[in-house]
Amino acid sequence: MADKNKLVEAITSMDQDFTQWYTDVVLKAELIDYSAVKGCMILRPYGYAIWENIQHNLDRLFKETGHENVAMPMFIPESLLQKEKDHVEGFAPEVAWVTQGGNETLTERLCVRPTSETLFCDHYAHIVHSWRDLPKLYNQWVSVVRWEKTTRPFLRSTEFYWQEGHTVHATAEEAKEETERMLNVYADFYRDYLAIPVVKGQKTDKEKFAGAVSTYTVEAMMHDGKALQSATSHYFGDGFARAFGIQYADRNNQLQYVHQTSWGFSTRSIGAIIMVHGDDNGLVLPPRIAPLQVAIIPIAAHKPGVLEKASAIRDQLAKTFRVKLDQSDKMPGWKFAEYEMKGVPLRLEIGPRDLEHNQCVAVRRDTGEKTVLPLDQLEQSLQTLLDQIHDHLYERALQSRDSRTYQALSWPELVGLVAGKPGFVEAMWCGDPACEQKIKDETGASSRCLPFDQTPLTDTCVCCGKPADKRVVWGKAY
RNA sequence: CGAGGUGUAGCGCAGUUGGCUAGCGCGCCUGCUUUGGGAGCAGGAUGUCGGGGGUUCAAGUCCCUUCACCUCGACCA
Repeated sequence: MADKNKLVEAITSMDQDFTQWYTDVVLKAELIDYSAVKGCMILRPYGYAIWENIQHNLDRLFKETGHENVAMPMFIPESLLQKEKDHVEGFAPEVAWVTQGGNETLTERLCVRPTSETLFCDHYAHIVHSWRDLPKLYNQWVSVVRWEKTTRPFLRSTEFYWQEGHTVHATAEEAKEETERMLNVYADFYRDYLAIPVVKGQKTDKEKFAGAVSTYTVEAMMHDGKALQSATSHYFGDGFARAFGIQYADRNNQLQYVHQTSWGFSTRSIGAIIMVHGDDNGLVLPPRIAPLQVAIIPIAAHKPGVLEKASAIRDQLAKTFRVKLDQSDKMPGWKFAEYEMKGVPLRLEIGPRDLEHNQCVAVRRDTGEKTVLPLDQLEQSLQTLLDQIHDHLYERALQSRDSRTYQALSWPELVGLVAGKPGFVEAMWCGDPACEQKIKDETGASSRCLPFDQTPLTDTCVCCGKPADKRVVWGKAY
């Protein structure tokens, strides 16, 4: 066991086989188990705890921006799903249907929600009558079902957990502001809680949400250079309002259609955490959402005073941190490796030598760095360390992304970059969907977004050579 | 959904041209000794050989079928 880089022999090395590494990590860290239902995953306590921490913090941010939680049914009558043409065309191929209730065949089949725009719209049509009723800023935390052909834990499963916000506004301007506000909430959350840098931008028409006027996205780069669409915020204009008849009387008693948004953030974000921060020893969790922030490992626990001191420290720290004292009879080395695999940000070692000096040893998961900490003011020391870990994870991810973000000024350059170097490639685009499709077909890279920074690189399309004013981030995506 | 691959104990695997009571390592349980990077000794338990059907005197092994997972494509949070 002298090889420090191979402590967890059960995990495949990232560079050897990234997808196998990913599967090993989600299983060995006990985030999920596979279930009896094809494509569905069981979120185990440790994995669900990550989601709970994400939920708590995001939910608070939603409420701070004026949103209320509701719960919609999980079934959508077919007639309701059919009301908005683009929407149904987009989702129909991946919808699960209920055709029977008990022993009775249903007169109208029910779709298991793949997303809930139609239910919210139907409800809004009932409750919105006057300008005084607006805006309505609703959100729900639920699971949805999409009959995916290829599934992977967290990244794409048949059923997945998410939140979906659905809002109605009096004016297009208000709805656009909401769309942008929530995109920023997502981007800030990725930075401040998950330590993941994202590119904010707009989706092309080809990539936008079915039924949306415009879709905004935050795109993150994984360790293997591939892109992950990490959350989206959609502006609907009044398209759904017209399809569902959501109207209100304005101040002049004129009937107006509402303007709408929706925005979603899913358990896919956990896949991003794994693939951005993880290493060959397993998970590396950002401290602010880690189910365990500090794992205390007693050394020579049978020696007088060790367990007592460790317990006292545990009780003291539990007031401030998510902390666990591992009193099992495993060897210390085994515990070190175990909590590393599970991505616990800090490990505290407390042994006989520490007792003598009123200290403990803190070890960072992200760097492996050991620090001897006096037990006085331990909370402050640990808080500082956790913040440093967060900042370091973010900086490391940012540098990793920026160092693999390239610019292509010509077609050969684009083809060469996408083929040779995993990562993002920025290039100019004329706006013709044919060029977008050709790039996808011939390089495998899809348009991730039109980043908000639209500073031109050149003035011609990287594909067709015609005048172009759109700067696009291209990349292979999950 | 197309191409390829893998399913044998909790995990990783072996199992010969079909042949007797299906093995190994790790893990697990008990006891003692250990404890600052995955401990040692002794004893012990654990299998619908992924499921279903077939061929055969005989199937983990051959055939059909089905399910799951992995890889690469096409489609999507």
